[in-house]
Amino acid sequence: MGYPREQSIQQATEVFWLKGYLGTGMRDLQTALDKRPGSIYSAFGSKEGLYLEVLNHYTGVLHGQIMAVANSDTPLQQLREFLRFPLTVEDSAAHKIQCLIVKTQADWAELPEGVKSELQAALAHLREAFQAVILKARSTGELAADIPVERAAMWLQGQFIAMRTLATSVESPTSLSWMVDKIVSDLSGEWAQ
Amino acid sequence: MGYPREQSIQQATEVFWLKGYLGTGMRDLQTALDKRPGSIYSAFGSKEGLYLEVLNHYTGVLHGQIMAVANSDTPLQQLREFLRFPLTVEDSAAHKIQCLIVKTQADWAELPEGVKSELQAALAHLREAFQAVILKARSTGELAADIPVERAAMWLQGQFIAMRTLATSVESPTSLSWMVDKIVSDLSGEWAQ
DNA sequence: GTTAAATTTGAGCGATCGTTCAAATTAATA
DNA sequence: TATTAATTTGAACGATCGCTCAAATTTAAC
Repeated sequence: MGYPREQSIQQATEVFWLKGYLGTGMRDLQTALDKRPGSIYSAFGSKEGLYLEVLNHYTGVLHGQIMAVANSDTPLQQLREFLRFPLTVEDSAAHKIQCLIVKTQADWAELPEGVKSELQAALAHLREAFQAVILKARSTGELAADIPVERAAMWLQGQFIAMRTLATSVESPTSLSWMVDKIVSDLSGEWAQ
Repeated sequence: MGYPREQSIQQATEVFWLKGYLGTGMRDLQTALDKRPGSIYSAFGSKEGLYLEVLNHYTGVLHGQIMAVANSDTPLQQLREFLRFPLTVEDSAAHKIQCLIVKTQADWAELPEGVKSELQAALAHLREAFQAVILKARSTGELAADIPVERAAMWLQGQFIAMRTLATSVESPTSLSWMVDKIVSDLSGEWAQ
């Protein structure tokens, strides 16, 4: 293999995150990576192959961030900061507010089969990290012992998606800070049955 | 003007809902409407023009559904059914679970300017309907008098998005029924500050 | 310094994109 | 029924799509 893949993957992430899977053309990627088509194809095989590496890298970073929350001594406190972070990005990076996985998921019917299955796997992988957060918060006593772990993890993932989606459609994302507090508060709320 | 637009808009809605704005080609639409390109262009002007009519129609229907909830005597009760409905669609219509507006929003950077502004307007319009639900529930006493109306409306829209997004990535959407109960429960929960 | 292998280049392939418009068809008018 | 106006048709346009591959260049080995 030739040139450093890591840098290309980061540059490709920028493009896919901004334009989506369908909206990104090979020529966009050629420009962003400053590589000719043959180079990209020899390194990544196809647009799909490059995207899969981008998705994998992205998911790994996000998973790491959530696991850092889970491994903290005060997971609920750290969860607040984790949830608040995307609200503080500058306007020029507004496209980074929305989760890349959710964004790609929106093009579902038109995605290659390999991308579909990896998206599902990525969502499940991140849900495991959210579950680790719930478990840790339960063990530190920040959450009650009887919280339904799997439901809470899925719910938390839903709140993560909701916040990021709303934040992309609002003039000033910072004005959604109150939602972080509500999420953490509702986590200790009712979980009937 | 020529043939009935209403039917074409409904058929186009199906396609855009399944394939997204970028993923839908004029040839997909020609097939779905059983019309040749010239007919579609004479009736709707462009792909964007047709999509805008689809979006407008879709938003109107959804807005009507939410306002029906707001105008009910037991809005929170009706809200439950409204939120639960997308979880019950058969597999063949799975693409209808996700909100068409949110789905299109995901392609943001690549959308024509006219579509972008109409999407923003549609989200704001639906938020008004959610706000009407909050206000009515407050007036019937189902919600406390001190609930922050605008925040609750935005939050409710976020929960709507979260549920529909999660439901599209889960094997059995019905298994998310508990989330409806949690949403209604959290609506009466803490709204600090 | 020579040779061989690995990598990059970029013109260009066939397919598809949104769109156009002269010609054919249908509907309306007298 | 003849004439005109409104509508629909569908071949085709230029642009762009993901991708290929022979040739040029760079790197590695001796």
